[in-house]
Amino acid sequence: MERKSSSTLHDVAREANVSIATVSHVINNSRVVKASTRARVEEAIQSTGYRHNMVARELKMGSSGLIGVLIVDYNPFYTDVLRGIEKRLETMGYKFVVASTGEQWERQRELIHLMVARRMQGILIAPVAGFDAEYVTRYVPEQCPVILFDRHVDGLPSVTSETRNATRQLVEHLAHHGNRHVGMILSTDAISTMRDRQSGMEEACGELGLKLSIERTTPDDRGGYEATLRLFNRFAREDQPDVVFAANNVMLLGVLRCMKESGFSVGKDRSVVGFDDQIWCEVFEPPITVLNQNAYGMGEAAVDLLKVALEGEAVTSKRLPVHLTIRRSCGCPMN
Amino acid sequence: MERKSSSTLHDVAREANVSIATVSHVINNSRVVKASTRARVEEAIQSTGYRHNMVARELKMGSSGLIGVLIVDYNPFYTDVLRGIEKRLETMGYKFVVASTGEQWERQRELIHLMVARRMQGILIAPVAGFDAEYVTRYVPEQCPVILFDRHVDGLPSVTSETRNATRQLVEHLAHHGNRHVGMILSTDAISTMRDRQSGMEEACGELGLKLSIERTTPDDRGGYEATLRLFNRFAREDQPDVVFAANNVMLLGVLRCMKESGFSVGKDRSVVGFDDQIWCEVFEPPITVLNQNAYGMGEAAVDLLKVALEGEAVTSKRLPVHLTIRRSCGCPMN
DNA sequence: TTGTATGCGTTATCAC
DNA sequence: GTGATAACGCATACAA
Repeated sequence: MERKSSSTLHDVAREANVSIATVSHVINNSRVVKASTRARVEEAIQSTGYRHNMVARELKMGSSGLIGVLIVDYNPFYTDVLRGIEKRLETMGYKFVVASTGEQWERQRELIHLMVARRMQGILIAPVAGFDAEYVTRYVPEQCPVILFDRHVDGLPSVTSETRNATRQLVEHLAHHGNRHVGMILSTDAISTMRDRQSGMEEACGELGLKLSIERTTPDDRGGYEATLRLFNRFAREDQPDVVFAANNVMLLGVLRCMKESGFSVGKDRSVVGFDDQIWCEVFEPPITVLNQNAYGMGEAAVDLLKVALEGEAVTSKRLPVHLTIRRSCGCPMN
Repeated sequence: MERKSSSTLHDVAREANVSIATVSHVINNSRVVKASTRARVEEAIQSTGYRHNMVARELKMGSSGLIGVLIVDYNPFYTDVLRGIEKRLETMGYKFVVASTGEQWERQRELIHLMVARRMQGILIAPVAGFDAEYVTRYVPEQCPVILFDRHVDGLPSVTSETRNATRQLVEHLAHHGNRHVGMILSTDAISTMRDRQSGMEEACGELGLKLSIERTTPDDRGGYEATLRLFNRFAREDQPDVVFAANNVMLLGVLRCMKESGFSVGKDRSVVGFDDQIWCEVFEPPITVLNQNAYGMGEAAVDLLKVALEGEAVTSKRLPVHLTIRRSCGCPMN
């Protein structure tokens, strides 16, 4: 049974002795077909090995039913967002296509081109450092709404986390434990999340009278490790931060590693707090106190905004609350 | 500047006073065009807001340059594989499309249909429980090669991990520490990885004279927790397993949680070993000994096999070595 | 209940 | 150098 290129409606029609219109209609159930001819057609579909060609259909119909999603990396946070997107999109009857851009605007730009070239119905983007909102607005046609998530950029609607409140709660809690000096580890401030986390912390520490020292590094565990070291080396032993706050969960691992090697007991000698909850945070000894974003909900919300945009209505950005999960790494005696 | 649906080659051609053929050629650089007309065309492309339509191009050319990838879930293992796939595909000039199936054959089947309907050039699949290789072979046209990864199924080429050797090394190591009884936590044996991990362990324990007790559960951390409990309850205190081996990294977390709540000191009272390395495994106290698959390499290898298949040559399945990473949770005094 | 014919936006084969 | 024009595989308005 040799078939070079997949057979077409024509082949099926010829085989079944009907017109291609009829074949098309039995496939799409788009008009009444006599049972006997339908049977003949279905038989022919089998015997010719016909496979529906969505790309032809797409061209004809002018729409793909596909949503493009651009994430920065396949890290646990974004994959949780993805799950939320997937779930919500499913109920809308859309499929989606993911691609990761790394923290590179050039690559993200290329992928945006690809998405519009493939006539996606909408694009969900986690914008990278250097993201040019004006360019994107100009480039992407209006019928293809763009919704940002995780990070906000002026000029486009987005769904992001509201860090301020939770950070305030956290700092109150830390102050309550008697902490006086927080060391904060951030990556580049070309990303809105990092700026927000920083300003939230500055505000809270300012109001509550805690000293704040900031250290910037690469957003990986090695960066977390080295930044912690620098944070401690900047001060005499008695002036060192008593709590280290890592602005993402992978730098957090580096902080923890550094604590371990430096012989500090987390939760006793020094407090540690992270951003984004992972399963291991709970199992760790001591369990890690974290500022927890609603990643799954962010995915859902992004799709909800997209839906609004697709219906032609005006969309407004959304901020999701961040939850403070207190465990023991912050120095809490028990929980 | 209103444009309803994106403009086409025709619009550009009209605007530039040339034929659509010329426009097509300047876009694709597919034949020599006088500099002045090229300039006029490029100008027109700008002014009409033309965006290349890949779906039309695809229909005409009969190929999409897209590879479909079906993973079970967006867990750390599969996302590592994804990174390998992405990297390798990039050098081949292909883009790819990911979708997750959950452990549901129905869903996987649907997505396979979707992939062929969208005329993917090839499909990379992590087959789920219930995967019907015969069906897939019959359904997917020959021009669209299918390569399995992570799990093998008779009848289709795959790239999987070779567990036997590393397991043997592990058991030797454990026996060396004086362990006599290993408790193994597995999920369903409808998946080849679980069967392989089991048979590898049975073989090694048999040869080295260790007792083996198996407990099956759901592949999440709660499953790991409950299975550990059952594993201990099955025996009188003195006959309980002295080492618990979790067949994946998320069940491992459950095991660890159970150890903690039961008051067992990992690495002293009981040994714990996991499958698949994660960053946290190293930072954990004690650091976790694991059997470490080469996830990234698996992605690369899958693409390599695909490449061979795409070139029309016969492909043979590949098995990647698994590496035993000894840390301290297995009871090693130091490392 | 079924068939004919047109066009979706390209690329490619001719011809000029 | 450039321009007509025929497919690609499908959905559908219009006929019959």
